[in-house]
Amino acid sequence: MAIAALLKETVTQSLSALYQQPFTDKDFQVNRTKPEFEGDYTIVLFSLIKKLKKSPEAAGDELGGYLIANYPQLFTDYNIIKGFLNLTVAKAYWIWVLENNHANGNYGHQPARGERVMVEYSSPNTNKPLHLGHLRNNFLGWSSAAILKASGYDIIKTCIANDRGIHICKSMLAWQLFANGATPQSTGIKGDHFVGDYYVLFGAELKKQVEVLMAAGASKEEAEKQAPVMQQAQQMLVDWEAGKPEVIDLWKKMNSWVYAGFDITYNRIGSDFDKTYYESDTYLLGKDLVELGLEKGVFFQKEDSSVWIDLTADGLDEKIVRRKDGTAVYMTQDIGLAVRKYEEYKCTKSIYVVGNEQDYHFKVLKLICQKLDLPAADGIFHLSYGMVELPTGRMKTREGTVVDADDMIDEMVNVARQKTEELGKVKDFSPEELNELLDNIGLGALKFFLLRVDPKKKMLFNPDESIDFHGFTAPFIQYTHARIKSILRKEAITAMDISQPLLPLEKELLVEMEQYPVIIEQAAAEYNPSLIANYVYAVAKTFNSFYTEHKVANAETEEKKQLRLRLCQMAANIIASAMALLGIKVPERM
RNA sequence: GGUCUCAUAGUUCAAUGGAUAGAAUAGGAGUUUCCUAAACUCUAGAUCCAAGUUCGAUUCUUGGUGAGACCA
Repeated sequence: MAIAALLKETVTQSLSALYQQPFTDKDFQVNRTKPEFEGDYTIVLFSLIKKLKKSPEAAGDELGGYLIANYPQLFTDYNIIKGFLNLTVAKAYWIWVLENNHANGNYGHQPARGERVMVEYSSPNTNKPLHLGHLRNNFLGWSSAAILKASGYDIIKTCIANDRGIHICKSMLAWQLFANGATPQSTGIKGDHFVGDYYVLFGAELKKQVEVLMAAGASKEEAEKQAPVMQQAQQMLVDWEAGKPEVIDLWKKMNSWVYAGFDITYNRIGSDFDKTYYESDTYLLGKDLVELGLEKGVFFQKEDSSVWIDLTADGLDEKIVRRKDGTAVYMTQDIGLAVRKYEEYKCTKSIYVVGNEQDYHFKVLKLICQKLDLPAADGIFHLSYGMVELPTGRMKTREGTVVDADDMIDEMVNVARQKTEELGKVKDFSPEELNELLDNIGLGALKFFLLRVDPKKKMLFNPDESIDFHGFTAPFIQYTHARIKSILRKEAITAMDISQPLLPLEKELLVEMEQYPVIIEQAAAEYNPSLIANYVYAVAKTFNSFYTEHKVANAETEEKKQLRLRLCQMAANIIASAMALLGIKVPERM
């Protein structure tokens, strides 16, 4: 157990024993001691003093005295400043952590819990290529799944392909009208981009036709409805639903181009799925649930025979679940899919990685499922993340401000190439080794950039400033790893004298590293990879200070050398492990 | 119009109600006969406004201002 958890436990027990009344770990706070004070961990006493009716000094003195008397192997000293009890953790404990974990590449990982969690992420539309916002989604979903796995859960990663609907018909129609039989093969354009280009062409053609109609006196709304291409697209959707063979064939052909394109991108960024659902298979699900809801009296029917649920008592609105023409709405599909997922995988939790523009949708989805008393209901969790915005605001297809995912990745790798060549440290790499390194650096920088921010918050990307490779970035951490590995290649780890004292930076690094299991738990509980990013950066930064201050290979004594080699090895393992949780590889050299 | 988010150094991000609000970057000053300077050290710089709760508020409550999203 990590010291932070151990502290909560021992302090709770000690308080109960001292004062003969029950305490929980909610009754006090445990923090790292600020560097300007003596000690390692701090108990904040203010919240206890009401319950104990003692001054902070008196309570702290009693608790501190009790802890060092009863847990001498853990605590060796304490001091009280104002309401803060600063505890010094026994050196033997730190050495024990180091000796037992320096070579453990899975330090911090929890044993299996026997509980299964589904993570749905990525979920692209098959009418256009991925953009920067999708990358945030993919990285966040993949990383959350990895963190949950490290925390002991079984993980099922799923993706739903939004492969049908009017938007798909738009690109299909435009291809029929303008392509003259061109294909990704004939043009050499990546399939998802190829199809996306026709989606854009549809928009351009629609705009033309709308302008003509408006010049003839129609309102914008009317014009958009009446425009021939729009009517043709609508008809195509009707034909698709009727299963008209030539429409289905075209749909299959164009979707296969898109999937081929997506596969290349997914492969490059490391997104993978245990199961892909297709909206074309699932869009009719949930219809029987409407009947169930009516039977249970959860839904009600209006005069025009449309079906609704009244959520006004829950502070929300009335929400339609079936149109008057009997067709389903997104909500109904999603309820149906939630049921199917639960039947297939029996996950206790189902996490939907979807942007915060759908907060309302998921609030309603979960609530309806709960009212229908579906077994999947309580496990529904919307991992809501903020948009990636440009300095000019949101990315908009129409204004051509969308940052394309493939372009972005290529650019990052190019910057990595340029910087690596400037530094000239890996001239002996083979072309394959070099390309792998550049991919790891460029993609790593991009992933870290998108993951280091709290997922809930919107974030800003400025295309005019390339993403940094210095400071709070992946290349900084990767570089730290490479430097450590360089030492470890040269020096062997042998027996260590455990009685030696720890110098301040050695201690600081070790205290920092010891926390890793707590950080994984917190990141898993909050579905928040940015906690891992912030943590691994702190470890790398502390290591660099240590590295500058102290020699390892040429340490003052053999004992110091062995201690520091262990610190190096543990740091390398934690950096590699934490970065892996973010989907980022760390090189041996760079 | 209704609902929901957000507001912290010039800029991009941190801070379970706790000690002097942390980083990065940009700015200023330094460090390389010694394990990789994509590094390190020092320096300057911020909680939108106004009330309230509290021993203590960036954090909680209310009102205001500003930005965004969703629902029609």
